[in-house]
Amino acid sequence: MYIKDLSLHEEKEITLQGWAANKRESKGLVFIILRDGTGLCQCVVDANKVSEEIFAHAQKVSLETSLSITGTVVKDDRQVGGYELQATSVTIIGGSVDYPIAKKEHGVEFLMDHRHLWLRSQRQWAIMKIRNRIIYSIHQFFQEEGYIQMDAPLFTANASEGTSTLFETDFYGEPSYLSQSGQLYGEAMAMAMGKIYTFGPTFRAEKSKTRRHLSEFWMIEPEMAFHDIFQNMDVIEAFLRKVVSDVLAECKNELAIIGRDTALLENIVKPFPRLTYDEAVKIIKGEENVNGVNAIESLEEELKKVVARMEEVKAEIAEREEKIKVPGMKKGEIGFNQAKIDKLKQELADLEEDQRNIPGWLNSARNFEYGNDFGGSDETVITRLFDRPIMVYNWPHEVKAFYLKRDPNNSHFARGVDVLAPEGYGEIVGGGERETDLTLLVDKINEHKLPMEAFEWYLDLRRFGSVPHAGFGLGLERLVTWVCKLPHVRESIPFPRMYGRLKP
RNA sequence: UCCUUGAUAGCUCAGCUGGUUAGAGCGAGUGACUGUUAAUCACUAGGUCCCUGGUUCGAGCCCAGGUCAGGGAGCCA
Repeated sequence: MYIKDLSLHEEKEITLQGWAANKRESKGLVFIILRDGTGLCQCVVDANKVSEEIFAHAQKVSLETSLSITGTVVKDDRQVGGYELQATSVTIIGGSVDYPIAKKEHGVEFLMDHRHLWLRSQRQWAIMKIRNRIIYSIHQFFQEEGYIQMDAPLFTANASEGTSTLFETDFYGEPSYLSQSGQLYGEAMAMAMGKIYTFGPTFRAEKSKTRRHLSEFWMIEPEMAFHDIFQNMDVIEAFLRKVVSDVLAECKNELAIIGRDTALLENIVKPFPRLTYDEAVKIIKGEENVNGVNAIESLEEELKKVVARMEEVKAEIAEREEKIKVPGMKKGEIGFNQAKIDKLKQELADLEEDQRNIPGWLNSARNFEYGNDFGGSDETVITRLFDRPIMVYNWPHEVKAFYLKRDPNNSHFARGVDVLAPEGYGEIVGGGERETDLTLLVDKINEHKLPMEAFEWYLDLRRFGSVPHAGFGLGLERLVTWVCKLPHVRESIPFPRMYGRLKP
């Protein structure tokens, strides 16, 4: 019997099994908030209605004690799930002494050190449910569209794109690398099956310490034969629309728990703006406006807002600190103010962080050099102006991967496309149409100083029945992070692996 | 690798210009209270002030080096 099904058993006696998420006590009454992975339910143990022994068990329950509770399901609109259980019996399964995660705010380091327990908390539960829904919808979309799921190897012989640093490992005495992308293998599989997608872990050994990087993350990489870049963009758009719409429809409760304002997510039904690199650069540099808003000016305003808010927060902290000092205030009220002050100080620290960062971003946007790839801050600058994902395509070929097709209309450009999520989240998808011209491809491999013999099999794909084809890679965690509007990718995966974080 | 901020009780933090015995809230323990929603109230316990060295009559505070962590750049999904 699961908490999510309580509504089907009103006024009946049932048994729930789970963990105590919270407990409150008063004389003769114990309230246990039971958590079973499907929801929360308040269980009331009344001394007048159960034996002394059972009541004693209930009193002994501490945070995260596992237990089974039998009782009658009663409708009660005041409660979390709308129902509560009038207990007739309580059995402790496993005790829990000094559970480390208290019912209050904790710092990131502490929470990350206790990730194995942190996952039990409601917010993390909701995020993982949304992650699960996203994964489900991804498979559903591709399966319904006739894609075959195939997997690329994780051990690879070389740094395939030659760009980022990879994790080196030992493969029976030979050096090998953990895969940074299944892309090239995806192309081979698409030539066999038509349309395929891979879904697996990917590894990058960059020592990145930012809110958007992980060392190990999950990537979805579709590859389609007989698709050009524009059809590719159509697929990306339909795909993201389906996934986000499904989350909106199926995860209302979870989105509410994490406090996600879904207004901007609803815009997913509108067409995604498609900008060329040239257009995007003009917007970043402030030479062109978006709906009358200038990127540079809007960021300057943001900085002013940050400073103004800092003053407000400082004033409120000072005011509350004065209030606490005045004698005669009730203990509860002091505690309330203290908690508020703690929260405000955290906000102030975040604002100070913004105050330090924004000028650098402004500088980088103003002095953006045409021909360069976008940096993290440039993505932030441009996506702030849009209310839905945007697609930027036709990039200077020098800054993109060697396998991207040169634009037939202008050989300066490669037919790559990046999808940038709104609300400052930046790149969630990178893809494009693949080069089919054997000569150009060989030139590119030489230009990037990649070992030709490692790519012979890849070149075979052009030698034997080459066709136009395209695909993309979607970073699952970045998608989850944006959909949930998380402050950092590390909360989007059960056990994040990142620079300096290997345990738990 | 570089820039930047930080490390004080189990947790979140305060600690003035270097000055006596380092504080608060939460949590924990004990007690009171019959419907609580981070319950409330009273009491109790709880400290290697990150490490090493230096300056000083005196260092949580100043200086040097290190360790770890947060944020950012580069790189990327």
